[in-house]
Amino acid sequence: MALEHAILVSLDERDGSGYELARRFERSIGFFWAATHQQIYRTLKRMVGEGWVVGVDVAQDSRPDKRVYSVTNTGRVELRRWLAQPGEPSFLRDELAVKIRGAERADLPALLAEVERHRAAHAERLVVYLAIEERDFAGEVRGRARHQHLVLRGGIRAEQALVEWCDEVLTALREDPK
Amino acid sequence: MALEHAILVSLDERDGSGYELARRFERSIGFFWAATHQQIYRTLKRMVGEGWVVGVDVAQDSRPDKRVYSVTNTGRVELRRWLAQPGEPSFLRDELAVKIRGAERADLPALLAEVERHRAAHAERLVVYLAIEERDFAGEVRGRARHQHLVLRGGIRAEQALVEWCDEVLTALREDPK
DNA sequence: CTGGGTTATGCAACTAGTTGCACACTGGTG
DNA sequence: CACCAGTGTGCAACTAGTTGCATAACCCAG
Repeated sequence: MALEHAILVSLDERDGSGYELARRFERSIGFFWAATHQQIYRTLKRMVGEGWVVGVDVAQDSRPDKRVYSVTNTGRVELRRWLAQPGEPSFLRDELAVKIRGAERADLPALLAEVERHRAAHAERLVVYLAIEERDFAGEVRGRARHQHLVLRGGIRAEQALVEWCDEVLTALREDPK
Repeated sequence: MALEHAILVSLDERDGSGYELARRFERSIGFFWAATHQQIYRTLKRMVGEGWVVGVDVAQDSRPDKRVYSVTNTGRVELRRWLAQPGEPSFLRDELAVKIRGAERADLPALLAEVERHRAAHAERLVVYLAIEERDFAGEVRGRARHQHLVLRGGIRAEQALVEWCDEVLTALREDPK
């Protein structure tokens, strides 16, 4: 399971509550490893049980109390173990690909509209990623920022590939309506 | 759920048993939508219950009996419904990205080896896909073959992007050992 | 002072996917 | 003839992820 390790990486960078982690996942790590707050709360509890993190209740005024988690030494050992351990190369699992394979049975205009929707979504994400790159990684960066930048580069390349693929599909489906 | 619909697309192209479907998933659709035989058998049962497919027991000599499934009219209606229905754009969920984000805590040579492993795996898949493209889609193709080709094109673009990303990561991590 | 938005945590029930194993039959190899 | 590989179906138990809901405190706007 990698969600636990994604949380370890994030908490190792900075302590945080479940809620804060959920927001970080929405904004940065979640671009490459999505998780809902439900998953995060549940996983944090398990991680406390495993001794990888500890949670401290923090009272806040003008806000509900929160529980801030930090990584223990055991957790850092586990993180290092996992980082050194080989994992499966990812592969894309794309519903749109299945739909294109079924294009014979589809209503062509509707399918074209669907491909266009996906193209727009990927193009939008690409714009977001490029904006983040310009804002946070404009100069030469080193260390942690560099690693974050490399991950973002992966997202940029993936979204670019998807946009180009959608364009290829649109061109092909339009010129060959059969 | 799209596994059901991936099965509908595959069975609509050609009737087959659970075992045959599992092999097709290993070889073509599974490049873009992986499924184990367990998942397929279980899903086929559910699909029979929903009336989307029917199974006929076929005795074979020199082989165990099998149950060959085919799509019903209800199944084709459902397939058409699903094809017209908007779905979520895919995004990559890559363990390697999480590991790179945690590079600070990692043993650098081990992480480099891991990135190289992933690069090799993606390059290998790319070779496989390009070989399939040359073998099956060399000339101009139309209709169903064209749709299959377009899906394969997606796989080629994705693997290319991943190989290039791994190279970028390797270069960056090597020149900046901090 | 009511209603909507944000922060904050959580349960329950569900769907999806993985892993390990079992059974059965056949053909080929040593 | 014993064993392995391939074909074929399946159960049971597990892990992972989703969805809907509940609760509770605060802030601000109308």
